[in-house]
Amino acid sequence: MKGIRQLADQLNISIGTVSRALNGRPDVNEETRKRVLEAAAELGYVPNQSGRSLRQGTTNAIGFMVESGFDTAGNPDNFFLGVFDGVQTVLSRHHLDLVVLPCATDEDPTQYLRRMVARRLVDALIISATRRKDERIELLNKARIPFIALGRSATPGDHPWIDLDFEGVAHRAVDRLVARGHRRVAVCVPSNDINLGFVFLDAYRAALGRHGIPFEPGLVIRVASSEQGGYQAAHELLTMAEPATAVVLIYELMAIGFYRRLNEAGLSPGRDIAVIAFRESPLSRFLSPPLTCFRMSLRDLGIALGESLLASMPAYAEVYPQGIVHRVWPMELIEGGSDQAISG
Amino acid sequence: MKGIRQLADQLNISIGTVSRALNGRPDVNEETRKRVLEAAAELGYVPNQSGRSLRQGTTNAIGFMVESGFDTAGNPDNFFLGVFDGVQTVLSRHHLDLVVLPCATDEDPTQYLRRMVARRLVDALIISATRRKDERIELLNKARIPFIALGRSATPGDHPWIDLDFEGVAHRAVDRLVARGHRRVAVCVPSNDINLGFVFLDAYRAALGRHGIPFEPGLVIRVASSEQGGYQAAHELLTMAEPATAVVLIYELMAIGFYRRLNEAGLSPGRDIAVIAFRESPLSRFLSPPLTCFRMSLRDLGIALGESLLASMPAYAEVYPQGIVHRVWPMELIEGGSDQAISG
DNA sequence: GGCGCTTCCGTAAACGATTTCGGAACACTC
DNA sequence: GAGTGTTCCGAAATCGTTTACGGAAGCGCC
Repeated sequence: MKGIRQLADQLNISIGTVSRALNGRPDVNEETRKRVLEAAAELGYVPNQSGRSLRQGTTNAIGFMVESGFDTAGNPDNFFLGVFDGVQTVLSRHHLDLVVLPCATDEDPTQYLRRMVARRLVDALIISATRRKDERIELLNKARIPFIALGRSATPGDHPWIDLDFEGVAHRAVDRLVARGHRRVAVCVPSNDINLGFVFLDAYRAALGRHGIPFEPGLVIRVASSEQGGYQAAHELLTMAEPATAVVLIYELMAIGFYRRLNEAGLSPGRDIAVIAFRESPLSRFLSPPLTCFRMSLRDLGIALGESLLASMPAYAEVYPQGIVHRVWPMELIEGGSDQAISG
Repeated sequence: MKGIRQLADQLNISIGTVSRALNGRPDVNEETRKRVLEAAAELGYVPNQSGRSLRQGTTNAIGFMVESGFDTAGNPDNFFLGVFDGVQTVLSRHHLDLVVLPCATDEDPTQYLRRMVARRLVDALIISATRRKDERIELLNKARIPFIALGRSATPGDHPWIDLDFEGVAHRAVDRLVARGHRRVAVCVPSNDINLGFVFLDAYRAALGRHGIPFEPGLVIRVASSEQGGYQAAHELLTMAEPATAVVLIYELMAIGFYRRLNEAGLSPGRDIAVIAFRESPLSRFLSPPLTCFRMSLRDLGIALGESLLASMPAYAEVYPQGIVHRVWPMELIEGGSDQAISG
C-alpha cells in the first residue's frame, strides 16, 4: 500500500473524496464512505503523517520532555513510566499519540527543546523538571506552542501547570512532628535550580511559622537527591552543634542513606530522630522502622496532565472547558514508624 | 522565520541553492554557503521536518518503544532513563534524535507499534520487553524498518539484538551457591511471556547441570516481579516440603518482599537462606545483609544499543561496519552478605 | 421549463522542503 | 574563435496529503 492515490484508483474515485471520507467530513455519501473505509482497512492504508503534517501544520502528537539527569531518575520507582501511562490514556481518546523527548544529561535543556520545537514533531508539550526560572517557558510562549509544566515555576506568565502538593506535604509533616514535641525540624532539599526545592522550602518555613517556630537556616541541608545525599545529610545533622530532632526528606531515596548513617552512629530512625519523607516507594514499608511518607497515583497525575494540556489547546476547548489550569496534586500520608521519635 | 522561501528572498538567491548550502552539497560556492549559514543562524531558521520527511522519506529520528506495564517499571531505579541517555549521545553525533514511544498498559504492543510504524514518525526502532515469540519483530521485518531489540527472542530471523548476560548471571550465581555447599537452589522468574524469564531459566538449568545437580521443577517459583511477588516467593519457599536453601531472584525489587517474609518467619537472609538477585539498585547495599547482586552501566548499554542499531542501517554502514549485532551485555558481580548462608 | 437548493464529488492549489536537470558564465585548449 | 570542461545556480518537479472551489446531478416547486 503506497498512498491515497492507489486507494483512490482502486475504488475509481478521486483522492479528494477518499480523504474526505477518511476524515469524517460530512460532504460525502455514506455509501461511498463505507466503501472507502473498508478498502482502507483491507489494504492497511494509513495516511502518511508527513504529508498530513505538511498540509495541516499539525502532527497529532504530544511531546513529553524528560531529562535523564533529573533527580527522580534515581528514585525508587519509574516515576515517569507511570505518568506516561496516564497521559497516553487521555490522548488516545482523541487519536493523539505521546512521544517522549528525553534530553541527555550533557545537553542544555533549553537548546534541546528549541531543536525539538523547530522540528515541529509535536503539537503541544509537557515539560518536567521545571526550573525556578525556566527559559523553556519563555521559549514555548514565544513560539505559541501549547504546553503544560509538571511543576510550577517562578517564571512570569500564565501558563498551565500541575505541581505536587508540596505545601500540603510540608505542613502535614511539620504539624505531625511539632505535635510530637519537636521544635528543631531539619529539612533536606536538593541543591539544584529545579523549583521543587524552593517551593518545598517556602512551605516548610510557612509551616514552622504557623507554630511560632523561628526559621533557622542552619537546619536546611542541601545535598544531592540520592542515597549518598541522604547519607551525607544524616552526617551533617549528626555533627551539628545543636542537632535537630526531626528531619523532612524531600526524596525518599535519600532515606536509605539517611538510615544507614544513623545506624552507623548507633542511632535508630523513629526512636532517636524522626524522619518523614516525600514520596512513597516500594521500599518505604520495608525500612525499619517503616518510613512515614506521602503517596500519590502516578497514572492519575498523568491523566490530569493530559486533560489539562488539551484544555489549553483551542482545538479541544469545548471538550475540556476548564481553560488554563493551575493545579496542586494531593498526596496521601502513609504512616510508618519513622516519625514516632520521642521529643527531647 | 517562516521557511526556506523567506531565507532565500532575504539573500536574493533561490531556495534550491539555500537547500544545497544547508545540506552541505558540494555544488555551491563556499562564499555563498557561508552567507546562507550565517543568515540561517541569525534568523534561527530550521528546516520544517514535515517538508523534509515528505520529500526524502526519512525523519532523522529513532524510536524507542517502552511499555508502561513492563516489569522493570517497578524496579528500584529508572532503568530506561539511563538507557535513553546513552542512546541519545550516540544519535546526536549523527544529528539524529530519539523519540520514546510509550505503549500504555491497556493497549496491545503490536497494534501500538503498527500504528507508530504507519505514522512514519521514525526511521528505525529500538524495542524492549522482547517476548519469547514477538509479533513486533515480524511486523518490523515485513515493513523493512531497521530495528534492534533489547532482549533476545525465540522469534525466527536474524534481527540484531542486545540482551543482558543472563547466562553469565545464572552461572555465576549458581556456581557461588554450589561452592558454598548449596544443592537445593530455587529460582524466581516472572510469569509473563517476556523472554527474559525463559532465558534465565534455561541458563539456570544449564548451570545446575554443570554441577551434576538435577533440575527440579518444584524449585522454580513463578510470581510477579514486584515486592509482593518477592514476599509471595519467600512464602512459597518456606512452605515447601523440602525447602530450598538458596534462591536466585531475577528482579532485585523482589528482594525487599523476600527479606520481609523471611524476617516475619524469624529467618535471616544470608544466614538461613542464601539470596542472590539480579540487578543492583541503590537499596542493595542498604538491605541487611547487603544483597549480592549484579551491576551494569545503563548508559553504556544505551550507547551499545544506539551504535548497533545504526550499524544495521545501510546509511550508516561505513561508520559502524559491525553489521547485524547479537550481543550479550556483561554484568559485574557485587558481593553482599546475602549469599553467605551456611549449607545444611 | 426555469429556478433554487441540496448533495456529492472531481480538480487543482497549497504545505515546505529536496533534487534533477539544464544552462549561464567563465576558463582553458587547440 | 570554436570547442570543451568546470563551476555554480535557478527553475521546476516531486513527495502525500488536505481543502477551497466549482460544477454536475437530482429534486421540488412554482
